[in-house]
Amino acid sequence: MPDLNPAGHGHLFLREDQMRLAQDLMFFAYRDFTGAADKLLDELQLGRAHHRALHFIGRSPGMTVGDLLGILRITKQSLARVLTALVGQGYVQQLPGRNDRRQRLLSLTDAGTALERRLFDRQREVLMLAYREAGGPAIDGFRRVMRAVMDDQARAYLDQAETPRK
Amino acid sequence: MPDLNPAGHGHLFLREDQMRLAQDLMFFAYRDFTGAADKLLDELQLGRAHHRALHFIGRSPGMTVGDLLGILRITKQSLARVLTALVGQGYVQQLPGRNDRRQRLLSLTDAGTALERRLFDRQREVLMLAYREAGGPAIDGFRRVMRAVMDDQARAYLDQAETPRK
DNA sequence: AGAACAATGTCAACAAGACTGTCCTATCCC
DNA sequence: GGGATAGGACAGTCTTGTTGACATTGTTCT
Repeated sequence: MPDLNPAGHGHLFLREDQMRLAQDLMFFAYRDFTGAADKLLDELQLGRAHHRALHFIGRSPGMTVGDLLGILRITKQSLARVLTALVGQGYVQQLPGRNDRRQRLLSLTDAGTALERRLFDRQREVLMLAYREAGGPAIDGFRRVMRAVMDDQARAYLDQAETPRK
Repeated sequence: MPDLNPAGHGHLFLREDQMRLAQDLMFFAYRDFTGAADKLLDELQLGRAHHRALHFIGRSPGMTVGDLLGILRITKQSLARVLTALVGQGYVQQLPGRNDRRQRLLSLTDAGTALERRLFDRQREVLMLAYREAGGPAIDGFRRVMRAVMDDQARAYLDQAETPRK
């Protein structure tokens, strides 16, 4: 364990140092976690944007394009490019909404489900080792902090996504 | 202990669900944490790449260009664009190495230090609230998991960066 | 029925930030 | 002297984000 108060500057120094450490952690952990799927994505000529779309569509099948835009916080055009590719390659399907037929409800095809699983497995491998190494109690802390960093809208999404489909 | 059937039921399902939740957490927390500095960056016509460079140079003054490349894991050319801008705008200075004069040792100017602090303060605000909300014990768990997700090289960097300057 | 609004798609153009590959200079080390 | 290393520079490409304008279809309100 590093010396927590090396210069004797009191708790303000400690806090600042902790905050800078957290910046490092965010950068490296995000880089290596997302990077776990990159090799496979490259082989398939897909990018991280495609992976993100696959992930969230798989997580909430039947979501609308507008829902996905709200989650990803990108523009319609950015999403359109990605979605067009995924639909064209048979990973995602669009069905007209039952109540509102303007909507195109998004879901994964069988091929899409299979692909998402392969990508997921790469990341799961990394995470499973990390969880094992960090220990059970750490996982809860990890979740609490990560959740607290997110904005309200993202938290609301999590609350809804974690609940079994209605 | 490899998973026998990832789509099966019982506790394996719970684990899978936890893993998918972690994907969500990574995405949203990273988005909102890094996003905290975006408004200021936009005003200054800088991007996240500039912020990352400022952060790591500030963290290890006197580092070489090669060190920074190894941390960011981008190409020399990608870094050159960012570094040229930062040097040109007076945020970063390059000094020839004492031992090896081929090296250009990077450090922040006073203006660079001030800018980095302003950016840091935005993120610190977010993180401080999150830490307060998540509670003290959670912070340790957060750090453990994040660290365990990173690759060995990143961990080695952290170990060295956390130690008081040599 | 008709107007207004909403969900989505599309076109064109642009920018940031990554990439590749090649070549160059200065310096260090044997 | 010669090879390896640190760094810079040029030229072109790709992905993924951006803006703004406009089209289509469907819903809702009066």
